[in-house]
Amino acid sequence: MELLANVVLDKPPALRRRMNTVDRQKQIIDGAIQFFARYGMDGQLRNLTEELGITHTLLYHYFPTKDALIKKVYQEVFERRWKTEWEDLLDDKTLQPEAKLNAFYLDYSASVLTYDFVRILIYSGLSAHAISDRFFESLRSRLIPRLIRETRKYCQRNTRTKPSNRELELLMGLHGGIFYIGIRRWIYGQAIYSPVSPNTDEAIIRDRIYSYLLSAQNLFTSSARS
Amino acid sequence: MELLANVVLDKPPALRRRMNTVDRQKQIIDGAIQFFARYGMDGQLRNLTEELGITHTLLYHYFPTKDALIKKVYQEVFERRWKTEWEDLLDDKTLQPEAKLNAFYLDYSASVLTYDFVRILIYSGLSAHAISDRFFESLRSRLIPRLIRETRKYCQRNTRTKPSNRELELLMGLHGGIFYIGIRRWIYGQAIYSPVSPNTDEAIIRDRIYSYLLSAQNLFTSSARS
DNA sequence: ACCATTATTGAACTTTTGGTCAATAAGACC
DNA sequence: GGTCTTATTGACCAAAAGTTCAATAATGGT
Repeated sequence: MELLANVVLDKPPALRRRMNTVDRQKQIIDGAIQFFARYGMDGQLRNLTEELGITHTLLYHYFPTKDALIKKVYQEVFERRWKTEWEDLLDDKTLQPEAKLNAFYLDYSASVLTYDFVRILIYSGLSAHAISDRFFESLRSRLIPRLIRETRKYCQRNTRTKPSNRELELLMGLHGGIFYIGIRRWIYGQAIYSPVSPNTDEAIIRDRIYSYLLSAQNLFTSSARS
Repeated sequence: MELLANVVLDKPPALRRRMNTVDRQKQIIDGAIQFFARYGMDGQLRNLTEELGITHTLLYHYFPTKDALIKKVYQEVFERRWKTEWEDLLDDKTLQPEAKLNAFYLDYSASVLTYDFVRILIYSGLSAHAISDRFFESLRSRLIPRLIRETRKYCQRNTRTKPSNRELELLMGLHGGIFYIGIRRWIYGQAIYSPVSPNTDEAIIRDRIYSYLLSAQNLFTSSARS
């Protein structure tokens, strides 16, 4: 009877018993990421462990407290997800600005516009800024300046002066518009109007970047308006 | 001693006792909106009522259950916040498309880019789409078509054919970029790079709309690229 | 085959938290 | 001032949820 139920239910048969420490820990962390991404950090340990096919007490064998587990989840999601290649890519001297921005945002989107990243970032923002702050700090200090620089190169402007608020805001318009794709998809649960295939955001992002550069050129070159 | 504590603490002296029904109810709802916006719907009633200076049991005199209170909060925040003037404004024949979009998004932002709206919308999206769906449905059926129509007028294109996904996505880029201002401010707790004064988003939004229309014109007119 | 290690569990504890209810007292009306 | 209504409260309840711990049983090494 129980065997039958196991077959009928969705989850894999759960060949539990005595997994080795590092595998079990990894399984717990992966499960916790998915779980907390879905239910928020208020999700109950008993539900998480049920999904994993273990007792909730086993969790305390691997993590001293719920907060420790949550901290680990944050670490895994935020710190491990940052790619240093992004900076290298934006510094690549063989690429034109538009191609560079395209390449960057395509890769960035693939990493960041995921279920667990978007939701955990938002959950953490809602509860305490301190956690996600380091991610944003990297964004602000390592990526934004390079994106502005490339934008200026595209517009054939001086790349050494300090970015104006107006330039920054135009960039944030692009950046936010792209991140909003993730919000629509993973928070609102809405469909994205993909012009090409249902699963690629590539064309959308290319259009946005083109649009961004066009505006930058128009707003920030000699004959700029008001 | 208790009197002294009352004076020293932050909250107002709380001249509680026997408020009339409708005032108390309003006070509770207003407090609940702020409270749930801050802590999410998992916030504890005892904390809410403490902020209000009443016992948590009194809440049950006004609302049969926590869910009933939450439902009321949603109603208040989502349904009451929708302005039918938005549609009228976008249909106004005396205004030019760019002026219309500016006027609309300026007013829309003032209503929507607020602490409680942004946070409660996001909280509700994270937990269950059904709640915020009605708001988005209004957006999709009443506002988006009008915004597309005005965009096309600006580009001097036929306004009667069905919007393409590409057009919709370009608009969502603008829309999302604007909403992202609220996310940065009320969820991430970040500053906005306002070009003019610290407190107005007006200039930012105007730039974005200008940028959007420029791109639309460039992408969707006779000599459009690829 | 046995043993030692330790992954895993069941039972129990404590705090939190939504919810109930009878008792109290503020204010309105006479 | 007395009385009636009902807003307000304190005590209590039950379920939920984080945490502890002693007991159990897989597994790897000998």
